Amino acid sequence: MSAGTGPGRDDLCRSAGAGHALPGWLARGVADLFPAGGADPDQALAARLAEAEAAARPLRIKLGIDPTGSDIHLGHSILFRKLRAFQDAGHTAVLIIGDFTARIGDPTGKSATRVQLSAAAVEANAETYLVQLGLGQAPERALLDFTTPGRLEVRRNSEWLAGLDLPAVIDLLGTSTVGQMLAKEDFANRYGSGTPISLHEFLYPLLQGYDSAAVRADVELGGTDQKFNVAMGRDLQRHFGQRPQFGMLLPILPGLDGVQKMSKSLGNTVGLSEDPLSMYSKLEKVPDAVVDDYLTLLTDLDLAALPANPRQRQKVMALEITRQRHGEAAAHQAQSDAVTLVMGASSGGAAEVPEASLVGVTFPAKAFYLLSAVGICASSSEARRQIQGGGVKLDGEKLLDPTREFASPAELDGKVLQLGKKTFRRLVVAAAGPTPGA
RNA sequence: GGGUCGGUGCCCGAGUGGUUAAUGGGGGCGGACUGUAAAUCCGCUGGCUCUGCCUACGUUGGUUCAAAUCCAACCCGGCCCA
Repeated sequence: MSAGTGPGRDDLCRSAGAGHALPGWLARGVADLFPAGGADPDQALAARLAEAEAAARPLRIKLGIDPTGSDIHLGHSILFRKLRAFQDAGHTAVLIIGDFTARIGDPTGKSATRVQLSAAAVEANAETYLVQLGLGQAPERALLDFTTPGRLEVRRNSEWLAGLDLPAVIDLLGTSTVGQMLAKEDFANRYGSGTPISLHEFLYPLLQGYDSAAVRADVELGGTDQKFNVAMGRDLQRHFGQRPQFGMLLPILPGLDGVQKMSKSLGNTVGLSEDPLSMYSKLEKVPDAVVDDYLTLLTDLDLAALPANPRQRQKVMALEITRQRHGEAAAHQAQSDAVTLVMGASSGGAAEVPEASLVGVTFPAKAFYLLSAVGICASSSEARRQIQGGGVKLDGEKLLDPTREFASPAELDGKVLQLGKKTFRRLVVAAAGPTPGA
């Protein structure tokens, strides 16, 4: 992760004292910042930064995440990158794990009420999130700074939400009106189209806002779809007699299709924990129109200094993002492997092809069964279709007979099975784990 | 709570007793093409080591030789009324 290497990151709020301009590390990729007033530290973030510097008090930067899934993808990471930038400038990141609110479900951007999760599922997700963010990992690959004292607070909002009593909840509900709630874009759409809205969903923005008051946030980060909720935080902080936070909204990253937002349910994501090859090869074919968005939001590169040729830009972008997660060597390896593999010379030096163990496969194995047993296809029926459709290759040779039988693992050991242009598995006889007998 | 309309495969949406994994569109996957992609054209799109067998049209029962299609109860949702 290179979020901390940009110029000017070491000195706290360098340019803030001079005027109202935000330093470059902070301004990059910001879609919306409010309030955006003049020189008043309550109205202008630059002024608040200057004030913080003068008082030698780090700002508290809140970012809430709902542990509703198990994978973090690049779309999420732009928020974490900004949070990291604040950390590197000396401020305190307050990462709120919405273990309580996750059980309600944020209505934002959903066309339907989200399923409520069990407490155990939420906790398990929270753990995997922290690991993906870098907890217990090598600092140079970590997305957040987990090690420098004072730079990170991880909180769970059940700490203060689980104990709210009914009078407190009624007080919260009293701060907002039905009209305000229905003004929120998502609620308005759903109400207008007759999609059900559960009453408890109205609580979500209020509780998220309450979080801001609970941690005394100076700034809250969020996607542009979070504007309503972040603004609610200001209202509630004021309600509790605190200085209202600033809202800093970052764009929603377009997914690999270049049109819809990056979202796991749309299947257009790149996961932070993906292997270098699939990460690189997915990124390298992102539509031209969004390459600059990726560069701006996911890297620190100077766009003006990059080659103008769109294909070159894609490659630079793909390489840089892969490098952030996997390091220089692995990224370059992925780049050359991508070329080699797509050209069909699959058995070359492609060390990064994911391996698939044949241990669980029963022999003799017919081709269509093999594909599903090894995890390339979701089902054996699908495998059968893919083979018949001409999309499957074994060691670069087209496999056309779905019932072709392989007598023993030895016949397949070391060979590369390929579906389409993107999916590869190197078949291996030995078990993958350190305890093959277990 | 009352009235009314509705719940179909990943999504939308046909079908309204009798070939049928169930028209069509979207999305997805694969093939051709290209600078990767997009656009375009073509194929596929329930599961199963599959020449056959299973499971499917909110749920559960029922009528029938036969139901996604008829009946009943129940569950869930929209709208109108309270």
